[in-house]
Amino acid sequence: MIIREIQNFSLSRIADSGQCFRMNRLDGGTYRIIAFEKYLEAKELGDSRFSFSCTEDDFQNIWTEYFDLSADYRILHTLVPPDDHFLLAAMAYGHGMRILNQDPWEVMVSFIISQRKSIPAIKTAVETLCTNFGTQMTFKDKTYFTFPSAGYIAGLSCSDIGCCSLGYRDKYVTAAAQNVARGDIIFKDLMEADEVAAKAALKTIYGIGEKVANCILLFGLHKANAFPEDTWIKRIIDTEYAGEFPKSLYEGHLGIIQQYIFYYARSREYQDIVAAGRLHT
DNA sequence: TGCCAGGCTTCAC
DNA sequence: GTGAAGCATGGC
Repeated sequence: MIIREIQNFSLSRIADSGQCFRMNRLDGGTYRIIAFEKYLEAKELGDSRFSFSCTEDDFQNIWTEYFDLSADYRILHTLVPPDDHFLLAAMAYGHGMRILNQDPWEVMVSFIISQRKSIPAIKTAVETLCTNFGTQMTFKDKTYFTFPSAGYIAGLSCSDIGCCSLGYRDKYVTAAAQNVARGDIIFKDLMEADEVAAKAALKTIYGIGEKVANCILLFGLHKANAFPEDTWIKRIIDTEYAGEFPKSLYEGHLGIIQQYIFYYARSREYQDIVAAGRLHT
């Protein structure tokens, strides 16, 4: 167990932000994160202090990068025009949001599964996949399952993974696994490639289109400028920005901007504003 | 019970 | 190249 003081960091907002599906709130306000075959419990203690159930080495080598703790998000506030009331409200509402640096294979499968599913349904499907095909591990007295490897999934058929509520996406998951297991897709190479080339490579996989490719770039491949446009983002661009979002203002930071918008757009707070007919613009 | 969900592929045209 | 149809299943 270690204690850290961290500014601009919110476990609850990250957990509820729809970018990761194996971070869950436990009783007592502790969050359980399973990633990179590790199990972590994290808790906000107040005054920007947090506890983490890991060693100093794991915090330095795994979780600092995972939570993107080296990045300074404050610069974003200097980029937003004072009359963009929607984005200013979204950034205030999402204070403490981070873009996680997750395992790209897990991100790939999770967001293939995500298409036309609700976030709770995605979580259920991902967890079922892990329980059935991951490796059972223990952390102290806790049992958990790792995310199954591409090599393992590649050896399964669509009917094998039919127990995971994937629906028509089962064939997409097996196709992706075979691509990665064969070495057609090498994540390390994609991290070093530019965003355009990496996205093009991802989109060659059956079942990965523009939106899922952008999610993989942003959450799995450290491409901070990727801008996934799902139904929520498109709706906001239509209603708050007259169909055109000023991306050029946020060059290099579009990923976190997108995440603030997504998180706020789905919130009760904003839904109430919409219901009352009081858009920000 | 019915509707909707962090979209994609396929097929007309 | 563009637009519409079809898709499996869980959660609310």
